[in-house]
Amino acid sequence: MKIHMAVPKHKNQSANIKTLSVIETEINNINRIALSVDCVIFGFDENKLKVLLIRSDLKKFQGLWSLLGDLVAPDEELDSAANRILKERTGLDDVYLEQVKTFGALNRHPAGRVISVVYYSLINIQHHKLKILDNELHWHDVNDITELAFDHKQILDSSYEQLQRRVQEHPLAFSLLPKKFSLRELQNVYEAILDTKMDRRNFRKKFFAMDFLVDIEQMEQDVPHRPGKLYNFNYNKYEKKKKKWVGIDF
Amino acid sequence: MKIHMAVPKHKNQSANIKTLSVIETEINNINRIALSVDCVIFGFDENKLKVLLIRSDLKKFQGLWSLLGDLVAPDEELDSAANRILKERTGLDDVYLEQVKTFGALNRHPAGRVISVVYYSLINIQHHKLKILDNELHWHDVNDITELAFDHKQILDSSYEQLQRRVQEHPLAFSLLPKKFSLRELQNVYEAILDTKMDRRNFRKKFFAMDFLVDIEQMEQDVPHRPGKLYNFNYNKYEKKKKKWVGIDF
DNA sequence: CGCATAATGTGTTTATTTTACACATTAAAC
DNA sequence: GTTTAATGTGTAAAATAAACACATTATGCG
Repeated sequence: MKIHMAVPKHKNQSANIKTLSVIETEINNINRIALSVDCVIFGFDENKLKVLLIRSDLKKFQGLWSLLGDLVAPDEELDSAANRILKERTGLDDVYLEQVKTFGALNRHPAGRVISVVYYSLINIQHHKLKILDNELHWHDVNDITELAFDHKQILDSSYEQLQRRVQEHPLAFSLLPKKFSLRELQNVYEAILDTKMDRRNFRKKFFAMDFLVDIEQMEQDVPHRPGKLYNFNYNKYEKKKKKWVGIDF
Repeated sequence: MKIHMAVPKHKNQSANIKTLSVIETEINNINRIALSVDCVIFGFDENKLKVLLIRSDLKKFQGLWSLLGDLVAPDEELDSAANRILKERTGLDDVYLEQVKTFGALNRHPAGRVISVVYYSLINIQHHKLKILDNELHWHDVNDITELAFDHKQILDSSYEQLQRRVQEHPLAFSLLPKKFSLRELQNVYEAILDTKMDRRNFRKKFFAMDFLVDIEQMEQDVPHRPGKLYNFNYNKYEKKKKKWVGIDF
Protein backbone atom coordinates (compact mmCIF):
# COMPACT_ATOMS: atom_id res chain seq x y z
CA MET A 1 0.00 0.00 0.00
CA LYS A 2 1.58 3.20 -1.05
CA ILE A 3 -0.29 6.42 -1.05
CA HIS A 4 -3.03 7.79 1.11
CA MET A 5 -2.99 11.47 0.52
CA ALA A 6 -5.07 14.18 2.00
CA VAL A 7 -6.87 16.38 -0.47
CA PRO A 8 -5.32 19.78 -0.98
CA LYS A 9 -7.21 22.81 0.26
CA HIS A 10 -5.79 24.60 -2.70
CA LYS A 11 -8.76 24.34 -5.02
CA ASN A 12 -12.21 23.02 -4.50
CA GLN A 13 -14.44 24.47 -7.14
CA SER A 14 -17.08 22.23 -8.64
CA ALA A 15 -16.13 20.55 -11.88
CA ASN A 16 -15.74 23.26 -14.46
CA ILE A 17 -15.68 22.02 -17.99
CA LYS A 18 -13.42 23.97 -20.25
CA THR A 19 -13.87 24.71 -23.90
CA LEU A 20 -11.06 24.19 -26.35
CA SER A 21 -10.37 27.92 -26.65
CA VAL A 22 -10.12 28.32 -22.90
CA ILE A 23 -7.61 25.52 -22.83
CA GLU A 24 -5.65 27.09 -25.66
CA THR A 25 -5.52 30.34 -23.79
CA GLU A 26 -4.33 28.64 -20.66
CA ILE A 27 -1.63 26.83 -22.51
CA ASN A 28 -0.37 29.96 -24.16
CA ASN A 29 -0.71 32.51 -21.46
CA ILE A 30 -1.24 31.12 -18.05
CA ASN A 31 0.79 27.99 -17.51
CA ARG A 32 4.45 28.44 -17.01
CA ILE A 33 5.63 24.95 -16.53
CA ALA A 34 8.75 23.68 -18.19
CA LEU A 35 9.22 20.07 -19.15
CA SER A 36 12.45 18.16 -18.90
CA VAL A 37 13.60 14.60 -19.23
CA ASP A 38 16.13 13.07 -16.87
CA CYS A 39 17.92 9.85 -17.72
CA VAL A 40 19.16 7.37 -15.19
CA ILE A 41 21.73 5.44 -17.13
CA PHE A 42 22.78 2.25 -15.44
CA GLY A 43 25.89 0.36 -16.34
CA PHE A 44 27.80 -2.60 -14.98
CA ASP A 45 31.52 -2.84 -14.35
CA GLU A 46 33.81 -4.60 -11.90
CA ASN A 47 30.78 -6.57 -10.73
CA LYS A 48 29.05 -3.45 -9.56
CA LEU A 49 26.01 -1.58 -10.74
CA LYS A 50 26.95 1.91 -11.88
CA VAL A 51 25.11 5.05 -12.82
CA LEU A 52 26.26 7.82 -15.11
CA LEU A 53 26.50 11.28 -13.51
CA ILE A 54 27.81 14.72 -14.28
CA ARG A 55 28.90 17.50 -12.00
CA SER A 56 26.10 19.96 -11.47
CA ASP A 57 26.87 23.41 -12.83
CA LEU A 58 24.45 25.28 -10.61
CA LYS A 59 25.83 27.32 -7.72
CA LYS A 60 23.11 26.04 -5.48
CA PHE A 61 24.31 22.48 -5.98
CA GLN A 62 28.00 23.21 -6.19
CA GLY A 63 30.08 20.11 -5.96
CA LEU A 64 27.12 17.78 -6.18
CA TRP A 65 26.55 15.23 -8.91
CA SER A 66 23.47 15.13 -11.04
CA LEU A 67 21.68 12.95 -13.56
CA LEU A 68 21.69 13.66 -17.26
CA GLY A 69 18.78 15.75 -18.29
CA ASP A 70 17.60 18.43 -20.64
CA LEU A 71 14.51 20.40 -21.44
CA VAL A 72 12.16 18.88 -23.95
CA ALA A 73 11.59 20.88 -27.10
CA PRO A 74 7.98 21.78 -27.83
CA ASP A 75 8.03 19.64 -30.96
CA GLU A 76 9.93 16.74 -29.48
CA GLU A 77 8.49 13.44 -28.30
CA LEU A 78 9.35 12.41 -24.74
CA ASP A 79 10.93 9.14 -25.82
CA SER A 80 12.92 11.01 -28.44
CA ALA A 81 14.20 13.44 -25.87
CA ALA A 82 15.36 10.59 -23.67
CA ASN A 83 17.09 8.96 -26.61
CA ARG A 84 18.65 12.24 -27.61
CA ILE A 85 20.10 12.81 -24.15
CA LEU A 86 21.47 9.31 -24.08
CA LYS A 87 22.97 9.73 -27.54
CA GLU A 88 24.48 13.13 -26.74
CA ARG A 89 26.13 11.83 -23.62
CA THR A 90 27.19 8.36 -24.59
CA GLY A 91 27.01 8.12 -28.35
CA LEU A 92 24.65 5.21 -27.93
CA ASP A 93 21.38 4.39 -29.58
CA ASP A 94 19.18 1.34 -29.83
CA VAL A 95 19.24 0.56 -26.14
CA TYR A 96 16.63 -0.41 -23.64
CA LEU A 97 14.89 2.70 -22.38
CA GLU A 98 11.89 2.85 -20.13
CA GLN A 99 9.89 5.59 -18.50
CA VAL A 100 9.94 5.46 -14.72
CA LYS A 101 7.63 8.21 -13.58
CA THR A 102 7.37 11.97 -13.44
CA PHE A 103 8.70 14.23 -10.72
CA GLY A 104 7.07 17.57 -10.38
CA ALA A 105 7.44 18.97 -6.86
CA LEU A 106 6.99 22.72 -6.86
CA ASN A 107 10.40 23.49 -5.46
CA ARG A 108 12.43 20.82 -7.18
CA HIS A 109 14.22 23.20 -9.55
CA PRO A 110 15.65 26.57 -8.53
CA ALA A 111 14.87 28.11 -11.93
CA GLY A 112 11.12 27.71 -11.58
CA ARG A 113 8.55 25.06 -12.16
CA VAL A 114 10.18 22.26 -14.06
CA ILE A 115 8.61 18.88 -14.14
CA SER A 116 10.77 16.02 -15.18
CA VAL A 117 9.83 12.81 -16.91
CA VAL A 118 12.36 10.20 -15.89
CA TYR A 119 13.65 7.37 -18.04
CA TYR A 120 16.15 4.73 -17.20
CA SER A 121 18.45 2.89 -19.48
CA LEU A 122 20.94 0.08 -19.25
CA ILE A 123 24.14 0.07 -21.20
CA ASN A 124 27.23 -2.03 -21.46
CA ILE A 125 30.09 0.07 -20.18
CA GLN A 126 32.85 -2.02 -21.72
CA HIS A 127 31.52 -1.65 -25.21
CA HIS A 128 30.82 2.05 -25.14
CA LYS A 129 33.60 4.17 -23.83
CA LEU A 130 32.36 7.65 -23.08
CA LYS A 131 33.44 10.15 -25.70
CA ILE A 132 32.20 13.37 -24.19
CA LEU A 133 33.48 14.03 -20.74
CA ASP A 134 32.05 17.50 -20.12
CA ASN A 135 31.25 18.19 -16.50
CA GLU A 136 33.28 15.22 -15.36
CA LEU A 137 30.83 12.74 -16.80
CA HIS A 138 31.54 9.36 -15.39
CA TRP A 139 30.30 6.21 -13.76
CA HIS A 140 29.54 5.97 -10.04
CA ASP A 141 28.74 3.01 -7.88
CA VAL A 142 25.00 3.11 -7.31
CA ASN A 143 25.37 1.98 -3.74
CA ASP A 144 27.89 4.68 -2.85
CA ILE A 145 25.63 7.57 -3.72
CA THR A 146 24.24 9.47 -0.77
CA GLU A 147 23.43 12.89 -2.15
CA LEU A 148 22.71 14.37 -5.54
CA ALA A 149 21.66 17.75 -6.92
CA PHE A 150 17.97 18.65 -7.22
CA ASP A 151 15.73 15.73 -6.25
CA HIS A 152 17.98 13.41 -8.20
CA LYS A 153 18.71 11.12 -5.29
CA GLN A 154 15.00 10.46 -4.98
CA ILE A 155 14.79 9.95 -8.75
CA LEU A 156 17.71 7.54 -8.64
CA ASP A 157 16.11 5.59 -5.81
CA SER A 158 12.82 5.27 -7.69
CA SER A 159 14.57 4.22 -10.85
CA TYR A 160 16.70 1.69 -9.05
CA GLU A 161 13.62 0.19 -7.41
CA GLN A 162 11.88 -0.02 -10.75
CA LEU A 163 14.95 -1.64 -12.27
CA GLN A 164 14.98 -4.20 -9.48
CA ARG A 165 11.33 -5.02 -10.01
CA ARG A 166 11.59 -5.19 -13.78
CA VAL A 167 14.72 -7.25 -13.96
CA GLN A 168 12.94 -10.01 -12.10
CA GLU A 169 10.29 -10.33 -14.76
CA HIS A 170 12.02 -9.24 -17.94
CA PRO A 171 15.42 -10.09 -19.36
CA LEU A 172 16.86 -6.62 -19.01
CA ALA A 173 20.12 -7.75 -17.56
CA PHE A 174 21.44 -8.80 -20.95
CA SER A 175 21.66 -5.16 -22.00
CA LEU A 176 24.48 -4.82 -19.51
CA LEU A 177 26.47 -7.68 -20.94
CA PRO A 178 28.27 -8.28 -24.22
CA LYS A 179 26.47 -10.47 -26.71
CA LYS A 180 28.57 -13.39 -25.59
CA PHE A 181 28.69 -13.90 -21.87
CA SER A 182 29.42 -16.57 -19.34
CA LEU A 183 26.94 -17.73 -16.76
CA ARG A 184 29.10 -16.28 -14.04
CA GLU A 185 28.94 -12.86 -15.68
CA LEU A 186 25.18 -13.18 -15.95
CA GLN A 187 24.87 -14.11 -12.31
CA ASN A 188 27.13 -11.21 -11.33
CA VAL A 189 24.77 -8.81 -13.06
CA TYR A 190 21.77 -10.18 -11.19
CA GLU A 191 23.60 -10.14 -7.92
CA ALA A 192 24.67 -6.53 -8.47
CA ILE A 193 21.23 -5.32 -9.47
CA LEU A 194 19.32 -7.19 -6.79
CA ASP A 195 22.05 -6.65 -4.23
CA THR A 196 22.00 -10.23 -3.13
CA LYS A 197 23.89 -13.49 -3.42
CA MET A 198 22.49 -16.48 -5.24
CA ASP A 199 23.28 -20.15 -5.29
CA ARG A 200 25.31 -20.87 -8.40
CA ARG A 201 23.78 -24.27 -9.13
CA ASN A 202 20.20 -23.09 -8.73
CA PHE A 203 20.90 -20.03 -10.84
CA ARG A 204 22.22 -22.15 -13.69
CA LYS A 205 19.36 -24.61 -13.36
CA LYS A 206 16.83 -21.78 -13.50
CA PHE A 207 18.28 -20.21 -16.63
CA PHE A 208 18.77 -23.46 -18.48
CA ALA A 209 15.22 -24.44 -17.66
CA MET A 210 13.98 -21.19 -19.20
CA ASP A 211 15.71 -22.32 -22.35
CA PHE A 212 16.58 -18.85 -23.65
CA LEU A 213 20.35 -19.28 -23.49
CA VAL A 214 22.14 -20.43 -26.61
CA ASP A 215 25.37 -22.34 -26.14
CA ILE A 216 27.60 -20.84 -28.84
CA GLU A 217 30.31 -23.45 -28.32
CA GLN A 218 32.93 -20.93 -27.38
CA MET A 219 34.89 -20.46 -24.22
CA GLU A 220 36.01 -17.38 -22.34
CA GLN A 221 39.44 -16.07 -23.38
CA ASP A 222 42.17 -14.57 -21.23
CA VAL A 223 40.55 -15.22 -17.92
CA PRO A 224 42.85 -16.08 -15.02
CA HIS A 225 41.07 -19.33 -14.28
CA ARG A 226 39.31 -22.18 -15.98
CA PRO A 227 37.31 -20.56 -18.84
CA GLY A 228 33.55 -20.88 -18.82
CA LYS A 229 31.27 -21.52 -21.74
CA LEU A 230 29.84 -18.54 -23.58
CA TYR A 231 26.17 -18.00 -24.36
CA ASN A 232 23.83 -15.74 -26.31
CA PHE A 233 20.38 -14.75 -25.21
CA ASN A 234 17.66 -15.75 -27.66
CA TYR A 235 15.24 -12.82 -27.64
CA ASN A 236 12.96 -14.34 -30.26
CA LYS A 237 12.37 -17.43 -28.19
CA TYR A 238 11.73 -15.28 -25.13
CA GLU A 239 9.16 -13.18 -26.95
CA LYS A 240 7.25 -16.28 -27.92
CA LYS A 241 7.28 -17.88 -24.53
CA LYS A 242 7.11 -15.06 -22.02
CA LYS A 243 4.68 -15.79 -19.31
CA LYS A 244 1.61 -14.13 -18.02
CA TRP A 245 1.56 -14.47 -14.31
CA VAL A 246 -1.66 -14.41 -12.35
CA GLY A 247 -1.47 -14.87 -8.63
CA ILE A 248 -1.58 -13.04 -5.36
CA ASP A 249 1.64 -12.60 -3.51
CA PHE A 250 1.86 -9.75 -1.05
CA MET B 1 11.61 -6.58 -23.03
CA LYS B 2 9.77 -3.48 -23.89
CA ILE B 3 11.41 -0.71 -25.74
CA HIS B 4 14.12 -0.59 -28.34
CA MET B 5 13.83 2.75 -29.91
CA ALA B 6 15.78 4.30 -32.67
CA VAL B 7 17.42 7.59 -31.86
CA PRO B 8 15.68 10.62 -33.31
CA LYS B 9 17.43 12.50 -36.09
CA HIS B 10 15.85 15.58 -34.64
CA LYS B 11 18.76 16.81 -32.58
CA ASN B 12 22.28 15.64 -32.34
CA GLN B 13 24.36 18.43 -30.95
CA SER B 14 27.08 17.57 -28.52
CA ALA B 15 26.19 17.92 -24.87
CA ASN B 16 25.58 21.57 -24.24
CA ILE B 17 25.53 22.53 -20.63
CA LYS B 18 23.10 25.29 -19.79
CA THR B 19 23.42 27.99 -17.22
CA LEU B 20 20.58 28.78 -14.88
CA SER B 21 19.66 31.96 -16.71
CA VAL B 22 19.48 30.15 -20.05
CA ILE B 23 17.14 27.65 -18.50
CA GLU B 24 15.01 30.42 -17.02
CA THR B 25 14.75 32.03 -20.40
CA GLU B 26 13.72 28.80 -22.01
CA ILE B 27 11.10 28.17 -19.40
CA ASN B 28 9.62 31.60 -19.77
CA ASN B 29 9.86 32.21 -23.46
CA ILE B 30 10.51 29.18 -25.51
CA ASN B 31 8.70 26.19 -24.14
CA ARG B 32 5.02 26.11 -24.71
CA ILE B 33 4.09 22.87 -23.15
CA ALA B 34 1.02 22.56 -21.01
CA LEU B 35 0.75 20.09 -18.19
CA SER B 36 -2.35 18.17 -17.27
CA VAL B 37 -3.29 15.35 -14.96
CA ASP B 38 -5.68 12.61 -16.02
CA CYS B 39 -7.28 10.32 -13.47
CA VAL B 40 -8.31 6.78 -14.16
CA ILE B 41 -10.80 6.11 -11.41
CA PHE B 42 -11.62 2.46 -11.00
CA GLY B 43 -14.62 1.18 -9.14
CA PHE B 44 -16.31 -2.13 -8.56
CA ASP B 45 -19.99 -2.90 -8.86
CA GLU B 46 -22.14 -5.85 -9.86
CA ASN B 47 -18.98 -7.95 -9.79
CA LYS B 48 -17.43 -5.94 -12.56
CA LEU B 49 -14.51 -3.55 -12.69
CA LYS B 50 -15.70 -0.09 -13.68
CA VAL B 51 -14.08 3.15 -14.70
CA LEU B 52 -15.44 6.66 -14.33
CA LEU B 53 -15.86 8.61 -17.59
CA ILE B 54 -17.39 11.81 -18.83
CA ARG B 55 -18.61 12.77 -22.26
CA SER B 56 -15.95 14.69 -24.15
CA ASP B 57 -16.98 18.23 -24.93
CA LEU B 58 -14.62 18.70 -27.85
CA LYS B 59 -16.08 18.70 -31.36
CA LYS B 60 -13.23 16.55 -32.55
CA PHE B 61 -14.24 13.80 -30.15
CA GLN B 62 -17.98 14.31 -30.30
CA GLY B 63 -19.85 11.47 -28.72
CA LEU B 64 -16.73 9.86 -27.28
CA TRP B 65 -16.07 9.30 -23.61
CA SER B 66 -13.03 10.61 -21.85
CA LEU B 67 -11.14 10.31 -18.58
CA LEU B 68 -11.28 12.98 -15.91
CA GLY B 69 -8.51 15.47 -16.30
CA ASP B 70 -7.54 19.06 -15.89
CA LEU B 71 -4.59 21.35 -16.38
CA VAL B 72 -2.19 21.62 -13.49
CA ALA B 73 -1.81 25.07 -12.03
CA PRO B 74 1.75 26.44 -11.98
CA ASP B 75 1.74 26.43 -8.20
CA GLU B 76 0.04 23.08 -7.76
CA GLU B 77 1.70 19.78 -6.91
CA LEU B 78 0.99 16.89 -9.25
CA ASP B 79 -0.42 14.70 -6.51
CA SER B 80 -2.57 17.58 -5.35
CA ALA B 81 -3.94 18.07 -8.83
CA ALA B 82 -4.90 14.42 -9.01
CA ASN B 83 -6.57 14.62 -5.63
CA ARG B 84 -8.35 17.79 -6.62
CA ILE B 85 -9.76 16.24 -9.77
CA LEU B 86 -10.93 13.22 -7.84
CA LYS B 87 -12.52 15.42 -5.20
CA GLU B 88 -14.19 17.68 -7.73
CA ARG B 89 -15.72 14.78 -9.56
CA THR B 90 -16.59 12.38 -6.80
CA GLY B 91 -16.47 14.30 -3.55
CA LEU B 92 -13.91 11.81 -2.32
CA ASP B 93 -10.63 12.25 -0.54
CA ASP B 94 -8.26 10.02 1.34
CA VAL B 95 -8.19 7.30 -1.27
CA TYR B 96 -5.46 5.27 -2.82
CA LEU B 97 -3.90 7.23 -5.65
CA GLU B 98 -0.88 6.25 -7.67
CA GLN B 99 0.98 7.72 -10.59
CA VAL B 100 1.00 5.50 -13.65
CA LYS B 101 3.16 7.27 -16.17
CA THR B 102 3.20 10.31 -18.41
CA PHE B 103 1.79 10.57 -21.90
CA GLY B 104 3.23 13.23 -24.11
CA ALA B 105 2.81 12.40 -27.78
CA LEU B 106 3.04 15.53 -29.90
CA ASN B 107 -0.40 15.18 -31.42
CA ARG B 108 -2.29 13.83 -28.46
CA HIS B 109 -4.25 17.01 -27.79
CA PRO B 110 -5.89 19.14 -30.49
CA ALA B 111 -5.26 22.36 -28.56
CA GLY B 112 -1.49 22.05 -28.68
CA ARG B 113 1.25 20.35 -26.79
CA VAL B 114 -0.26 18.99 -23.62
CA ILE B 115 1.52 16.34 -21.67
CA SER B 116 -0.46 14.42 -19.17
CA VAL B 117 0.63 12.80 -15.97
CA VAL B 118 -1.72 9.92 -15.30
CA TYR B 119 -2.88 8.71 -11.90
CA TYR B 120 -5.18 5.91 -11.06
CA SER B 121 -7.41 5.52 -8.10
CA LEU B 122 -9.71 2.90 -6.66
CA ILE B 123 -12.95 3.79 -4.97
CA ASN B 124 -15.89 2.01 -3.52
CA ILE B 125 -18.87 2.84 -5.69
CA GLN B 126 -21.50 1.82 -3.17
CA HIS B 127 -20.25 4.16 -0.54
CA HIS B 128 -19.78 7.22 -2.68
CA LYS B 129 -22.67 8.07 -4.88
CA LEU B 130 -21.63 10.60 -7.49
CA LYS B 131 -22.91 14.04 -6.67
CA ILE B 132 -21.86 15.95 -9.75
CA LEU B 133 -23.13 14.50 -12.96
CA ASP B 134 -21.91 17.10 -15.45
CA ASN B 135 -21.09 15.71 -18.84
CA GLU B 136 -22.90 12.48 -18.11
CA LEU B 137 -20.33 11.40 -15.59
CA HIS B 138 -20.81 7.76 -14.85
CA TRP B 139 -19.36 4.31 -14.45
CA HIS B 140 -18.51 2.10 -17.42
CA ASP B 141 -17.47 -1.53 -17.55
CA VAL B 142 -13.74 -1.52 -18.18
CA ASN B 143 -13.98 -4.47 -20.49
CA ASP B 144 -16.63 -2.90 -22.70
CA ILE B 145 -14.59 0.13 -23.64
CA THR B 146 -13.26 0.14 -27.17
CA GLU B 147 -12.70 3.79 -27.96
CA LEU B 148 -12.12 6.95 -25.98
CA ALA B 149 -11.32 10.58 -26.76
CA PHE B 150 -7.69 11.72 -27.10
CA ASP B 151 -5.25 8.89 -26.31
CA HIS B 152 -7.39 7.93 -23.34
CA LYS B 153 -7.92 4.36 -24.47
CA GLN B 154 -4.18 3.87 -24.43
CA ILE B 155 -4.00 5.57 -21.03
CA LEU B 156 -6.76 3.34 -19.71
CA ASP B 157 -5.00 0.24 -20.99
CA SER B 158 -1.73 1.23 -19.33
CA SER B 159 -3.46 2.02 -16.09
CA TYR B 160 -5.40 -1.21 -16.13
CA GLU B 161 -2.20 -3.17 -16.70
CA GLN B 162 -0.52 -1.36 -13.85
CA LEU B 163 -3.50 -2.04 -11.62
CA GLN B 164 -3.33 -5.73 -12.50
CA ARG B 165 0.37 -5.88 -11.68
CA ARG B 166 0.04 -3.92 -8.45
CA VAL B 167 -2.96 -5.73 -7.09
CA GLN B 168 -0.98 -8.94 -7.13
CA GLU B 169 1.65 -7.55 -4.81
CA HIS B 170 -0.21 -4.99 -2.74
CA PRO B 171 -3.56 -5.13 -1.00
CA LEU B 172 -5.22 -2.53 -3.21
CA ALA B 173 -8.37 -4.49 -3.69
CA PHE B 174 -9.67 -3.54 -0.27
CA SER B 175 -10.15 0.04 -1.43
CA LEU B 176 -12.95 -1.23 -3.62
CA LEU B 177 -14.77 -2.93 -0.78
CA PRO B 178 -16.58 -1.72 2.31
CA LYS B 179 -14.68 -2.03 5.57
CA LYS B 180 -16.56 -5.21 6.33
CA PHE B 181 -16.58 -7.70 3.52
CA SER B 182 -17.08 -11.39 2.93
CA LEU B 183 -14.49 -13.62 1.37
CA ARG B 184 -16.71 -14.06 -1.65
CA GLU B 185 -16.81 -10.32 -2.20
CA LEU B 186 -13.04 -10.18 -1.90
CA GLN B 187 -12.61 -12.96 -4.40
CA ASN B 188 -15.04 -11.24 -6.78
CA VAL B 189 -12.86 -8.15 -6.73
CA TYR B 190 -9.76 -10.14 -7.60
CA GLU B 191 -11.54 -12.06 -10.30
CA ALA B 192 -12.84 -8.84 -11.83
CA ILE B 193 -9.49 -7.04 -11.75
CA LEU B 194 -7.44 -9.96 -12.97
CA ASP B 195 -10.15 -11.12 -15.35
CA THR B 196 -9.85 -14.70 -14.26
CA LYS B 197 -11.54 -17.35 -12.15
CA MET B 198 -9.98 -18.72 -9.01
CA ASP B 199 -10.54 -21.77 -6.90
CA ARG B 200 -12.57 -20.76 -3.85
CA ARG B 201 -10.82 -23.05 -1.40
CA ASN B 202 -7.34 -22.08 -2.49
CA PHE B 203 -8.25 -18.43 -2.43
CA ARG B 204 -9.46 -18.68 1.16
CA LYS B 205 -6.44 -20.71 2.18
CA LYS B 206 -4.11 -18.13 0.67
CA PHE B 207 -5.68 -15.19 2.42
CA PHE B 208 -5.99 -16.87 5.78
CA ALA B 209 -2.36 -17.92 5.54
CA MET B 210 -1.37 -14.29 4.98
CA ASP B 211 -3.06 -13.58 8.27
CA PHE B 212 -4.21 -10.04 7.46
CA LEU B 213 -7.93 -10.72 7.67
CA VAL B 214 -9.68 -10.07 10.94
CA ASP B 215 -12.78 -12.11 11.69
CA ILE B 216 -15.14 -9.53 13.16
CA GLU B 217 -17.65 -12.14 14.27
CA GLN B 218 -20.42 -10.74 12.14
CA MET B 219 -22.36 -12.27 9.29
CA GLU B 220 -23.66 -10.83 6.03
CA GLN B 221 -27.18 -9.40 6.27
CA ASP B 222 -29.97 -9.50 3.73
CA VAL B 223 -28.28 -11.80 1.28
CA PRO B 224 -30.49 -14.26 -0.56
CA HIS B 225 -28.50 -17.26 0.58
CA ARG B 226 -26.55 -18.52 3.53
CA PRO B 227 -24.68 -15.49 4.93
CA GLY B 228 -20.91 -15.54 5.01
CA LYS B 229 -18.64 -14.27 7.72
CA LEU B 230 -17.45 -10.69 7.56
CA TYR B 231 -13.84 -9.57 7.82
CA ASN B 232 -11.69 -6.45 8.11
CA PHE B 233 -8.28 -6.01 6.58
CA ASN B 234 -5.54 -5.31 9.10
CA TYR B 235 -3.32 -2.73 7.40
CA ASN B 236 -1.00 -2.39 10.36
CA LYS B 237 -0.17 -6.04 10.35
CA TYR B 238 0.37 -5.92 6.60
CA GLU B 239 2.78 -3.00 6.87
CA LYS B 240 4.86 -4.90 9.36
CA LYS B 241 5.01 -8.12 7.44
CA LYS B 242 5.02 -7.17 3.80
CA LYS B 243 7.56 -9.11 1.90
CA LYS B 244 10.52 -8.27 -0.19
CA TRP B 245 10.64 -10.66 -3.03
CA VAL B 246 13.90 -11.57 -4.73
CA GLY B 247 13.79 -14.05 -7.53
CA ILE B 248 13.83 -14.37 -11.28
CA ASP B 249 10.64 -15.24 -12.96
CA PHE B 250 10.28 -14.29 -16.61
C1' DC C 1 56.80 -30.34 -15.48
C1' DG C 2 53.97 -30.94 -11.63
C1' DC C 3 51.57 -29.14 -7.94
C1' DA C 4 48.53 -25.80 -5.86
C1' DT C 5 44.83 -22.74 -6.85
C1' DA C 6 40.51 -21.12 -8.18
C1' DA C 7 36.71 -21.20 -10.76
C1' DT C 8 33.61 -24.17 -13.74
C1' DG C 9 30.18 -27.85 -14.22
C1' DT C 10 26.96 -31.09 -12.54
C1' DG C 11 22.45 -34.03 -9.36
C1' DT C 12 19.90 -35.20 -5.59
C1' DT C 13 17.22 -34.52 -1.60
C1' DT C 14 14.20 -31.77 1.07
C1' DA C 15 11.07 -28.19 1.91
C1' DT C 16 7.72 -25.08 0.30
C1' DT C 17 4.17 -23.57 -2.64
C1' DT C 18 0.61 -24.32 -5.85
C1' DT C 19 -2.98 -26.80 -7.89
C1' DA C 20 -6.80 -29.92 -8.20
C1' DC C 21 -10.63 -31.66 -6.33
C1' DA C 22 -15.71 -33.26 -3.19
C1' DC C 23 -18.82 -33.21 0.39
C1' DA C 24 -21.23 -31.64 4.57
C1' DT C 25 -23.50 -27.33 6.46
C1' DT C 26 -26.46 -23.42 6.81
C1' DA C 27 -29.91 -20.11 5.97
C1' DA C 28 -33.25 -18.47 2.62
C1' DA C 29 -37.20 -19.25 -0.51
C1' DC C 30 -41.02 -21.59 -1.60
C1' DG D 1 -40.29 -29.40 5.55
C1' DT D 2 -38.28 -29.73 1.30
C1' DT D 3 -35.52 -27.56 -2.20
C1' DT D 4 -31.97 -24.42 -3.41
C1' DA D 5 -27.75 -22.04 -3.51
C1' DA D 6 -24.05 -20.51 -1.43
C1' DT D 7 -20.72 -21.11 2.62
C1' DG D 8 -17.07 -23.70 4.93
C1' DT D 9 -13.59 -27.14 5.18
C1' DG D 10 -9.03 -30.90 4.12
C1' DT D 11 -6.04 -33.74 1.58
C1' DA D 12 -3.27 -35.58 -2.02
C1' DA D 13 -0.47 -34.72 -6.09
C1' DA D 14 2.40 -31.76 -8.71
C1' DA D 15 5.44 -28.11 -9.42
C1' DT D 16 8.73 -25.05 -7.80
C1' DA D 17 12.41 -23.41 -4.87
C1' DA D 18 16.15 -24.18 -1.60
C1' DA D 19 19.97 -26.49 0.35
C1' DC D 20 23.92 -28.71 -0.35
C1' DA D 21 29.26 -31.40 -2.12
C1' DC D 22 32.41 -33.10 -5.17
C1' DA D 23 34.86 -33.94 -9.50
C1' DT D 24 36.88 -31.27 -13.48
C1' DT D 25 39.72 -28.06 -15.95
C1' DA D 26 42.70 -24.44 -17.07
C1' DT D 27 45.92 -21.15 -14.98
C1' DG D 28 49.94 -19.72 -12.30
C1' DC D 29 53.88 -20.55 -9.93
C1' DG D 30 57.87 -22.81 -8.30
